[in-house]
Amino acid sequence: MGQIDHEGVRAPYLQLADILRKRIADGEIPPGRRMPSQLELEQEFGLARNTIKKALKLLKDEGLVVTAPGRGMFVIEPGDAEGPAE
Amino acid sequence: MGQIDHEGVRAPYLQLADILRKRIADGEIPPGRRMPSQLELEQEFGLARNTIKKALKLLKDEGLVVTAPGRGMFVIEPGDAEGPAE
DNA sequence: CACCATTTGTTCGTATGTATG
DNA sequence: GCATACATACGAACAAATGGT
Repeated sequence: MGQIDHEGVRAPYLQLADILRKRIADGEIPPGRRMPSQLELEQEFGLARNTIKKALKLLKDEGLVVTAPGRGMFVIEPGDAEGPAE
Repeated sequence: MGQIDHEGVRAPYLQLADILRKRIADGEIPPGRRMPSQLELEQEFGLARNTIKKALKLLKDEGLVVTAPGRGMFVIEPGDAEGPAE
């Protein structure tokens, strides 16, 4: 759905970050679970890859998710120390 | 370091172009070598991407460097027609 | 091992809107 | 109005890692 308001004062990449944060908080994307790929998010929200990545970088910087190149992006598990080797 | 004087008469993008021209002339960035990315320049000089690109466009127009989208910007090699190839 | 599809990462190019002097 | 500067958005190409066949 087009939950992104391109005309709003809040930048689309911030709106997307809000939406994803909420999905994680609501448990729609459980800990340890893979997030939708950037391509899927691009299609779902009608945003450019670059904009998607900008939003995802926020979540990553916040420590909400971790990225695994070639595999995807995963919601961190509470109680899971980071740097578990692999 | 903040070698850019925002208060000076000379526009920041012109100052940056000067600095980069000098680095190339001094051999700090040898021919065929990749230049710092726009992001790195942005961080180093504290300027916006647009301003960086404005300075880089000058160098490109002067034929000092060539750009390879997705790869970077390269100092031209004297005696090399065009294209850093690889 | 080679090949390929998927996915994230990085980088450059272009354009628009806003703000300032 | 113009030049400058910044933030944002979209487009495109290349790179590297992963996993399946």
